[in-house]
Amino acid sequence: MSISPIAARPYLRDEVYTALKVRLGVRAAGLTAPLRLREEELAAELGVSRTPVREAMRRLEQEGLITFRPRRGARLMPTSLPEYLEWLSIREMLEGLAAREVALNGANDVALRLQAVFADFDEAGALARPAEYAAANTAFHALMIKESGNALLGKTWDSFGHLKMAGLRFIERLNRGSQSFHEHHDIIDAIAQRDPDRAEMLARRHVRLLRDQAAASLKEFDLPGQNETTP
Amino acid sequence: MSISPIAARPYLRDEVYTALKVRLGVRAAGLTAPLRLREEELAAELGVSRTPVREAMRRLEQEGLITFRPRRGARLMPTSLPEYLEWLSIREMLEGLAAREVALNGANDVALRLQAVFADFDEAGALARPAEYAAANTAFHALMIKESGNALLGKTWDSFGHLKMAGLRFIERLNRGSQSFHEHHDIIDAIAQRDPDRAEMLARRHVRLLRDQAAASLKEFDLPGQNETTP
DNA sequence: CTTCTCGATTTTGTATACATATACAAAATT
DNA sequence: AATTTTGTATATGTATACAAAATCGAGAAG
Repeated sequence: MSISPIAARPYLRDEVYTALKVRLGVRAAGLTAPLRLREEELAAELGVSRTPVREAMRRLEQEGLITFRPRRGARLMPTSLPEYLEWLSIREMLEGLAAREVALNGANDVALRLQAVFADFDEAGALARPAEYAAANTAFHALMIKESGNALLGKTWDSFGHLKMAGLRFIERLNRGSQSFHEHHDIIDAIAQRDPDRAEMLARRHVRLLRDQAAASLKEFDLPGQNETTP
Repeated sequence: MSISPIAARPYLRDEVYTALKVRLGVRAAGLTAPLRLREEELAAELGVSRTPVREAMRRLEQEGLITFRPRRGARLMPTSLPEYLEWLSIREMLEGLAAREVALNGANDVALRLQAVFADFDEAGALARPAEYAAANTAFHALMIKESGNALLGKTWDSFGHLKMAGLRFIERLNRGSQSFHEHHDIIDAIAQRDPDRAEMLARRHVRLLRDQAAASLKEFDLPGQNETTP
């Protein structure tokens, strides 16, 4: 396995954490079998000692990206669609909460700022430039979470980073850009009108529709199985 | 020939994690100012080296119990009521999801098992033995989360351990045992009837009422302020 | 009396060393 | 020949060592 070394900067453990998260997160999405991770190997490739690698790995373990078996080291598990669906269930609730809070307590210009995220797109554009639209999509949801004013919600959200990444793979297949476009618009509308119930309902439906389609594709394609649980 | 095995040695980092979580969790609830934590001091008190202490601290950081400032070590922050309210907002959503899922997919006997948790209590008992009732309460919610079938939900739930602990302090004041008693009963009822919408609604309301009362007490008592964010 | 500066001390961040458990394979036993 | 045993290699878990940054206090300056 080859991952390029990182540039030595302020705190190695944080650099290592970020580096591993990105590299391993990407790799997990394309994985079919668990991949063993050797501390020394990772340390050598990143050009650091085992200590910061281990500390970074603890965090990744906590986030669920890797699994530890005592004395046998860490394994990078393939991200399963079932697990991704679990995440979407949770995400439905969290985004519902965020939308509600933004509608209730958001700054005056919050609807405008949300709209600005999609300024470069019309309905056709959302379909024509799926990669860019996906990025805007991510930005939209991140902004919602941030503007909710619930700092703990933001932290919780961030800790699911690897699952968000895993999602990209599945979402690409679904290509529901057009529907998504209207749904976002409706959510922003409800927020502009300061209607928390409606904002929550729409935000939840938005995620639920995505989940339903992802779940449907579970039957169509036969995708990687269950994850191991940390013992 | 059979000689009994010597005590199987667990992993220090896990022992340290548990020990610190309990000790610090308790202390955080009574704290008014940040408490500096020295690695060597903790290591010495627990009789281990700094390494497992550091690894345990990474996990506690991830869970939000302690905050790190680069080169300045860890600090245990007082758990603020505002942060606890944020948690209750999130918890409302997570419990709502759990109740929905249990009503939808729970095992046949799940309502009975939930009821069994409160078997020792009637309405008067809930008021008369608040400590025991609080324990049953915790068990009830944990069982719901577990029975939801969403493993990721369980993990997420567990990672908020310190906030749950912090809650005890506030909840003691509220003493809403009697209302709580009926609310639990209604939730179980909705689950027994396999009514996911109603189960979710009731579970959410249950938490929201608690939150409302906690929020009200924020104005009454003047409680510790905001938490620092991890930089 | 307060504030600022500078150096000694403390403490963290990282690297390395050592102990012990697991993995793998060859040899021995049945 | 199949299975068990045992030896060796390898990787993890923990402890220790060392370097660099932050803290603390004494003394000088205002």
